[in-house]
Amino acid sequence: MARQGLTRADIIEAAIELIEDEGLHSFSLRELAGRLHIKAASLYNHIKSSDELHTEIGYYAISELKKAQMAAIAGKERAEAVKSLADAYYRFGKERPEIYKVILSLPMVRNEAIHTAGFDIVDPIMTAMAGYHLTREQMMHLQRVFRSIMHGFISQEEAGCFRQFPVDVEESYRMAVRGFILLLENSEKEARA
Amino acid sequence: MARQGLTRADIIEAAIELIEDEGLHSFSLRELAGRLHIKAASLYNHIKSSDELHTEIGYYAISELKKAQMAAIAGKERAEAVKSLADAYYRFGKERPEIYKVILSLPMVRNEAIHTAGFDIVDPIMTAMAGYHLTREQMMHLQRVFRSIMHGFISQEEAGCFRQFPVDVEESYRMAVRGFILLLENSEKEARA
DNA sequence: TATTGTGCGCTAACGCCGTTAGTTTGTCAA
DNA sequence: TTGACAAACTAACGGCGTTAGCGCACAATA
Repeated sequence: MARQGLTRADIIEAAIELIEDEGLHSFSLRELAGRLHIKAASLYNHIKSSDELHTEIGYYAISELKKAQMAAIAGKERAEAVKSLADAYYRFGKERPEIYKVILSLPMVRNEAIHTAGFDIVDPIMTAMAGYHLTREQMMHLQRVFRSIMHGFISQEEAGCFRQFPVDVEESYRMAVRGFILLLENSEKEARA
Repeated sequence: MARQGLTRADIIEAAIELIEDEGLHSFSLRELAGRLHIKAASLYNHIKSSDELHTEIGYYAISELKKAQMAAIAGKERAEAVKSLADAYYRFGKERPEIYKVILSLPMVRNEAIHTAGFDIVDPIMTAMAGYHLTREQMMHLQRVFRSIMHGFISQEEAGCFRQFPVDVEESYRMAVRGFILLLENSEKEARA
């Protein structure tokens, strides 16, 4: 095969494309290599392992999500900001489910670099809540609650766990967000007291 | 190898044990066979495929979770019932993380049998909410919200996503549950109106 | 322009994985 | 006692990630 001077960036890009096209579950180094018209073993000239590539794609996914979220909350405050943020999150999960799954499958535990990238996830939420009169500690707890609701909802819908009942999923989603905003308001009252 | 008359139930039981011991991620038919002192191919005398075994373990996991939940809400009402239910859910996720992961990894989409087993998950939640004056439709939405919060929280904690801040995870959990109860009370007011 | 060194892509192979086909063999019932 | 069934076996296939070692194309240098 004529040499084509592939770079590490080319490989990461192709991997993202492959995941978006075929799904994370059927991703393999051999398939990725096939798309690039090289053999699987040749990938190792650019990456250390499948895991490392996976982490790299994780960086990309997190930065994309953060970008969408920051754009969503720009110029907004309080409930409006939180709703927009949630919508951006929800839309990302629905529109790019495979990339979203990459974020979920990141092993936060061991990888310190990914761990700090986690702040990219936290950042927009903290910003959106800034308009509420909350203590810093309350915000730390509340961002966890927000992420739990969003992640839980998206992944259960994606897994098909919402099909028991024929009621509208978007309506359930709105209730979930409303619940979080109620909690924000309630926490604000507590902080004032 | 001397014949030992293994049954399908023996194999499922051993698989559950193996998953609880070694983790879902490192589960394999060859390892399972090893534990039973047979060859991997011999497993196929009892099961149709790895997927089918996986589904079978899923039934077990769901029934275990339901059992814990039903016990938790017995004789309780309203907020007390919901809190107990949440605690049982949370405890299950923390105490049996690998078995909990089996539930999460079930492909609800295709398998109709598992789909109906999903009602085992819904059932305790609906029961716990029975004391609130809600419409049936509200309850269908609210059980989705409850499951989203619980699943989201457990899986993010398990994945190590809550380590950015040094605040107590249990406290975050209590806030999440409080948020859901606020939503229940708020929905009740709406239903009365 | 000729030479040399770097690094990209190759082949071959290893040890895993799930799975199938075909075979032996123990056990229980007729 | 014999026959049938079922439980276990061996051997093999194609997939996976990964490693070692080779050769060739290209770029920089003399």
